Amino acid sequence: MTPTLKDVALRAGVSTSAVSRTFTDGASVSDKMRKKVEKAAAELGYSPNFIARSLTTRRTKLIGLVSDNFYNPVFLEVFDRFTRALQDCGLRPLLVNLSNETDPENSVRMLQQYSVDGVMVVSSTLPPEFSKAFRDKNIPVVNTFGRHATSPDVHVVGIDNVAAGRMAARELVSRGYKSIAFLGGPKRATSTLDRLEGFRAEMAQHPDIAFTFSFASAYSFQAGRAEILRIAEHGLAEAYFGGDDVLSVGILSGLQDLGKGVPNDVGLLGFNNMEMAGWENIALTTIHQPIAQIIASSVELMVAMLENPDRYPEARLFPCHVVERKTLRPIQSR
Amino acid sequence: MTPTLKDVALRAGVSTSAVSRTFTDGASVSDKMRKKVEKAAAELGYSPNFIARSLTTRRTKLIGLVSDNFYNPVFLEVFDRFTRALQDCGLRPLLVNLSNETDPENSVRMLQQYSVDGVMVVSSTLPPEFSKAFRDKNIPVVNTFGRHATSPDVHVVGIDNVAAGRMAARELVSRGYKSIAFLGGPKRATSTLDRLEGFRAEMAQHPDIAFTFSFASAYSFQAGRAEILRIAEHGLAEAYFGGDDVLSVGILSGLQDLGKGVPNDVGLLGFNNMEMAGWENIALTTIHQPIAQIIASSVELMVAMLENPDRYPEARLFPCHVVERKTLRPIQSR
DNA sequence: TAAAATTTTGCAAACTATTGCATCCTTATA
DNA sequence: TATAAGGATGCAATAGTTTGCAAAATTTTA
Repeated sequence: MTPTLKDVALRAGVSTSAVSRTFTDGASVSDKMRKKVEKAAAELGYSPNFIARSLTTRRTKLIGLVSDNFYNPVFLEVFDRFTRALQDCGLRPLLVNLSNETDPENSVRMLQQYSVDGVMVVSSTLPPEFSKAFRDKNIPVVNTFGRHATSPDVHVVGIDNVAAGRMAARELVSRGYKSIAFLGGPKRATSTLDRLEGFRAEMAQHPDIAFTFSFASAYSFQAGRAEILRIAEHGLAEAYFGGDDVLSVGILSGLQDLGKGVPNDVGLLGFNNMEMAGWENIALTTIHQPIAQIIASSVELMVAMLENPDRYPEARLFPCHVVERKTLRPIQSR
Repeated sequence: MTPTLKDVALRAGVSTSAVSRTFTDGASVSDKMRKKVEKAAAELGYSPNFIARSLTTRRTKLIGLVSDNFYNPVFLEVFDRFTRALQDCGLRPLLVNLSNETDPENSVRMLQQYSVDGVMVVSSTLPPEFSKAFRDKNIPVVNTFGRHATSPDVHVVGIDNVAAGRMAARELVSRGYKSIAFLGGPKRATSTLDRLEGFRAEMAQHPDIAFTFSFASAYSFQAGRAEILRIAEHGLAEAYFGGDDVLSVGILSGLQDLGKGVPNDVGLLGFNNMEMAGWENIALTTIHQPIAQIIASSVELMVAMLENPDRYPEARLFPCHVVERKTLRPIQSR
């Protein structure tokens, strides 16, 4: 049905090699030949079949985009940016939803069957074995939003969660709150654990300030809300660092139900700076994670790995910053 | 690097056809042969290369998932459900972001180059030419959330927007509001136009009730907020039907700034029933669009088209229903 | 047990492209 | 103008699989 190389060659009265060469850049073809071939191709509406091409070039330009998080609003931005950035490099995202998959084997096999050139593991909750499973099959992999380790086995790009935790604590301290709590995401998420570590380290510098912590059952509105309501039974802290923004909006909602004013009765600091955090009826003060930079860097790294698959693994970490809105009281000068 | 058919054949001491056949179901292979081949394959860690296979079978099992909407929270659910449903049928979504693409040609060519088996156009705002461009190249296409026409050229699954508009008007009327407004999405979106048509038709039945309408510049929080603030300068209606939920949350926020109580001063009805509409601090009364059913049906239809590409086009429309929360006052019995 | 029917197997030709090598054609150099 | 150098072209092999056809092996039937 759709025309092939051969059809074009026939119509132009040239060899198939000639046609192939006019469609692969850097190949040696005379102007006259190119004109002739392009004319025939245009008349037939031909364009080269990437799949067949990949058989000999061993490049499909397919990139597996695997994630287990399809319900956090920041992922809208994540998917948008990833797809565009990949498209701009002539790469195509093959989407893989890991939501109810615990074993890397299946995904690895599947992506191998499609001969993807590389895979981006986009998750802050997936265990590192996932990324390693790809690397072990010699598939280039970058773990975006992954956990930074002192000696990474696998390319990681994201933020330093320990530093982010420290930043959060410092921020709350600077506002003069005298009892401060960490209300993290699920305990199994390494991102939460790392942030807690940093948070705790910073709080250790301030023995005069009461410090407590707990975990919500998920990074979700309902989990945040439920947890703050539970905590309230035993007494609230003066300020909370919420595991992420949707969790924090849940906390906000719980606080509202409890009749607590924010930021005067209780302060709240979120994490991520998702779009809705900036909505006027939410106005969450939060720590911005530089998603645009992280994703741009992730695909740059992927492109570099396609050039040189044996690249020495690195961790690319981007700094966060707090964006001031209305859920934290002003900085107190002592 | 990765083992091929030939490697397995060699190790098992059989022909490549035999190996191929043990991996394609329905093919004729003796038990003994199958055992032998499976053993060799397992030892080498072989699994068939889909790309090479597709060359002869003319089936890639790749489905283009094209959308231009990466910033509406309902699309989280949409992507999650689509990827899972496709995966369950052994199909793979190739994601295409159309956000800054106006010409179908590029997308068609690109997806043709990857020999996708079909494409799902997932959008309520894309012009119908997009879907038709695929059909014209004989690529099976279903337009999810597309516009229903009396004689569709292309398979459409979604809702009847005219009926939804009528339902919205009826709902607001039933609450006894005496001046009612339609505050739609961007005027170029056919979904908005269709809903307006239904809304207006229903309002025509109630000449005693004041009816006005206007359009926000986008389906977004800021657009909704800006529009309601603009309208307020000339006086507010008693109740609004917002183009979609995020628009409606914007309206809600604007109303709040204006010091208007909802639902007592002003009523608000949303559309979509996105997850956050149910959050306690939003509690938006809204019209639920049966996304789960729409998507399940879309991929069922796609699977059917893969069997029979010449299937006569149909429109599959699902009914909506209103979900009661806190932005509309109770039904008034006259 | 022999012939017929059926199932299993392998050969070789696809599928759509790329590419190393050899040949042919140009152009530049002396 | 003859020769060298370089660029353009085509042939044929190759990538990893499937599949129609014929041959071989097995099972059924009489």
